[in-house]
Amino acid sequence: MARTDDRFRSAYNKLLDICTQMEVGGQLPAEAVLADRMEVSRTIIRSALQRLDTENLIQWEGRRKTLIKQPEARHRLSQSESTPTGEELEKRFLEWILRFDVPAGTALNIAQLSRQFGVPAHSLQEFLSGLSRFGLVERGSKGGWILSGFTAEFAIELSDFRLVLEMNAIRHLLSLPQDHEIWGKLKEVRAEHIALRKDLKKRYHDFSTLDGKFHATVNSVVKNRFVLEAQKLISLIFHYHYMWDKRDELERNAAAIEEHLEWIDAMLARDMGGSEEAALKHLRRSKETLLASLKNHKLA
Amino acid sequence: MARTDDRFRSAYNKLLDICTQMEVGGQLPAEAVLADRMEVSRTIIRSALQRLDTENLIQWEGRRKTLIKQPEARHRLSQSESTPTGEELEKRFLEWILRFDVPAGTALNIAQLSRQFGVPAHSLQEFLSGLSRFGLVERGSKGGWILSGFTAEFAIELSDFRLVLEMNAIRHLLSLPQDHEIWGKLKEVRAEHIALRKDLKKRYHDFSTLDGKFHATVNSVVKNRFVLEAQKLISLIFHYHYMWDKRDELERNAAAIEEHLEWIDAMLARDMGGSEEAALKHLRRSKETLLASLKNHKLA
DNA sequence: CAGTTTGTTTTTAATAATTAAATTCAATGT
DNA sequence: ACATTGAATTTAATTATTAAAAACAAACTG
Repeated sequence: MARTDDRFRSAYNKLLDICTQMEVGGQLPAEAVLADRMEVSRTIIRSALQRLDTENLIQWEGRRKTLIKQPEARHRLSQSESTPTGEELEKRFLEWILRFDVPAGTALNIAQLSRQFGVPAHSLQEFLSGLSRFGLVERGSKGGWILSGFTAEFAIELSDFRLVLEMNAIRHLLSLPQDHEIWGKLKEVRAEHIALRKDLKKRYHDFSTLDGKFHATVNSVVKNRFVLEAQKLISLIFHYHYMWDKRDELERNAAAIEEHLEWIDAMLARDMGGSEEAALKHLRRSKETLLASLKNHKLA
Repeated sequence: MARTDDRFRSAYNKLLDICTQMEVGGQLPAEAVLADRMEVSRTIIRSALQRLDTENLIQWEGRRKTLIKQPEARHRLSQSESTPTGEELEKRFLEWILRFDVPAGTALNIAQLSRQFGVPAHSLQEFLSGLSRFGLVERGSKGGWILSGFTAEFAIELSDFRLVLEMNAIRHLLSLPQDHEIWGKLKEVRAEHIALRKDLKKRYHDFSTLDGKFHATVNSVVKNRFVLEAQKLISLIFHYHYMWDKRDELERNAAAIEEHLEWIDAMLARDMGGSEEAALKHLRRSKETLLASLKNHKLA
């Protein structure tokens, strides 16, 4: 019970490594030095030393920590595999919602989900609490969580929000000087589009990634934590939809490549009006596609 | 230990109320009916009935629940005061940061803060997790929370983000038809500005609220959960800064009123260029004021 | 006997207890 | 005098426990 001793185990094993690189009879460094080196507290070092002592690997008297014999493989402590990171959880959660088309209003069962995703219930709660800022989930009146999206409304508002952010990015981008790195990046992305277009019939699956890269490039000129955070959610959702909506994939991607190229060329020509127009055209179509895919999913 | 029985206590007291309105010898309604009426589960009703039975207030045999005698004041259970709501917590937390000028990089002590704010440590964690989406706090590498704003950088990015959102709101607003309610609202806010200007020397403190109202009105035309959520944070922070930065308050507010009026008039005249220009002017000055107030605070 | 109402069991979720780890401070040895 | 250790205190992650909800089955009533 109580918290895991993962930290202790990892430190103990590292300490074994240090012992292996020493001669029998040598002295281990001071507690504080060890603690500093492996980035844990002295408390943890002391417990590890104690254990080394009871295992008769070292003799510990005051500040003398003498190595008695080399540790063997059997002395190593097994480590529990690490829990998925926050980003990993985010991905899996969105995947679950989008792929299995969980309807809006579904009550989320913390215990069950935490088992399903293999994370402690606690961190799942924290995660949901974060998502509630984006209105994807809500707290129920008497405890519990309710999935309030992914509805058509959510998709519309997300797309509109994306439109606002990207239009802003364009205005920023076009005001940048000739020698800014963005122009080189844009030309690079343009080349990738053309390469993909040539070979589209074989590689049309690759467009999803390229689409993400293009939008990320455009938005990279806006250095703003709020925009960035929003962008992360947006690109995740659009990315997954590209991945799973298989209807007319080739045609859709071919059209999107043309739209991207038109947009890129307008930007490279420093044509503000043209860029905005091309962007608007692409983003509107993107929104329609997202909505259509939602409706299609619902009917299936 | 384990969860509180607040729910039970409140239900039991309500049940006493129901008993008081009955005659001795009368029958209480069915469990499910009671549960439904006071919006709790039947489980809780049954425990309450059991307690009424052992207190000899009712006689409970199967579906007969006969009132034996009227409950007295001493039968009521004391209730623990309710914990502050999420919004309350948000306000108090921001107030704490801004008012006491907590420096960026401060390690937040969950236990201490939860005592200070009088909320369970658990809900504080959830709250912080939500804020981390906005980059105001961050998880430390080995557990714990770190306050990563409120820095000048944060203020700049927040202001820039605000600029993007409000410019978008203006474009929306100006495309609305003549008979939309927004025009009436704008005229109303305009009148309030003029009234305040006339009496500014006495009432200049009231500007903070009016400023919030004006910006909320402009943004109300954008129906988008992401924008709304961001707006909530933005207005909170700007609101508190107006409240606490007392330097040149009268002059600042007088200038801001003029800027607002210029902006409002341009919008009422359906003048897109003028509106954008006026908005830009006001928002830029607002940003400078926020930054200056931060620097001033730092030196103090 | 059909539909309530109650009794019981199972599941879920909130909180307190528990323990690992970090931090702090005093004491000790070199 | 300084570095190092020993012990005590504080903090935070997780589990165990309990309240509440939900689901199910039996029993009663008209």
